[in-house]
Amino acid sequence: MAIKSSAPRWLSAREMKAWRAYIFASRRLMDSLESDLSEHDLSMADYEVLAQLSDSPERRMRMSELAQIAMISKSRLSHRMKVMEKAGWVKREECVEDRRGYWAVMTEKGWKAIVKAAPDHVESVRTRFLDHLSAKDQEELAKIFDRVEGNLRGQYADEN
Amino acid sequence: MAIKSSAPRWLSAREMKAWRAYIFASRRLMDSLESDLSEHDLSMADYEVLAQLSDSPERRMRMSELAQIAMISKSRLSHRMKVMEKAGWVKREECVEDRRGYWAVMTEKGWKAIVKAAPDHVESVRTRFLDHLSAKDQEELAKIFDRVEGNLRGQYADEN
DNA sequence: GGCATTTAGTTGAAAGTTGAATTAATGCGT
DNA sequence: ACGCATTAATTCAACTTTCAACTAAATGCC
Repeated sequence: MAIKSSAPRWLSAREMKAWRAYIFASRRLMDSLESDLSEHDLSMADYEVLAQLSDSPERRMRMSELAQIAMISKSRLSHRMKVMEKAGWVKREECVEDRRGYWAVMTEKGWKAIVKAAPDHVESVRTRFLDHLSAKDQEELAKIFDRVEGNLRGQYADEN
Repeated sequence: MAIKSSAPRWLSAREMKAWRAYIFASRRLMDSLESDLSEHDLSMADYEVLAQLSDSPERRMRMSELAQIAMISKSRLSHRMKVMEKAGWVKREECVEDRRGYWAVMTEKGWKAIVKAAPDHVESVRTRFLDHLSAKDQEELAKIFDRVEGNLRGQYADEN
């Protein structure tokens, strides 16, 4: 895909430090958030799915849109939905307007589950991450990662 | 584990912005790095394993140490080693000093594989991430994430 | 209307990951 | 030197994710 350029531009010490700090902290951070969330029998991905559903109108969303917004593949969402359906947190309803489609609908039980998990998760995000950032840090982080994501969005054609 | 505190401290707008920017950009970033690396038939985790091996003395490391430094479970490393061994990139050698143990040893072929992959991976880290950060951004990021990791290391007992 | 193409979503098999159980060797205390 | 707890590493079974193939409905086009 990319044309191989001649001499690789290796990372400077400064770049290396930034990259390694970011990647190692992030892996550890994600691991601990996952582990915290697992006490509610949720993965981060499942949480994201439920969270997105929970603040959609009617707590329902089309499968494809949900997959896209939760940044998981359609196939993965299908499989997870099957599991979460078994757990009674969501159900699927046929879509009248487009009969190929389905609505992913959050149940009352699912709502209760996320309402229960959310405060702990937020607390976890705090104690693991946010509480260690100053207000200025937070602003800089937001700026930096918004920029990074903007660029990625441009570079990386969304296929799903 | 944690004692449930009374009222959840929800995220302020600033905190929310930082958190969401970070998490969404990170997911996209990791996806694109993985996807770039996959052209060399490597995942980030496998790359990390090989990279760590490649700059150990003799290009060999004990399984447990390798697992720890690459931040994957021993079980997972065992499985990956089996696959990478089949690919001819590594082999395992019995350890004389401690006969419960094994050395993970990088082969010449493995060395060639990572030497080939590294420039592309570095380029990928650049174009996806580092090139969009100013020198100052890089320094701040390093500082922030070093701090975050330090705290995590303290909080989260390493079990593996 | 009729035919090709695209889109929504699911499925099944293969590959990857996890966590607990297992095997075997080491080390420590008395 | 004995027994017991610990450590190194693998294995098994359950679960999750991916990838490609599939079904069925919608759309576009002439």
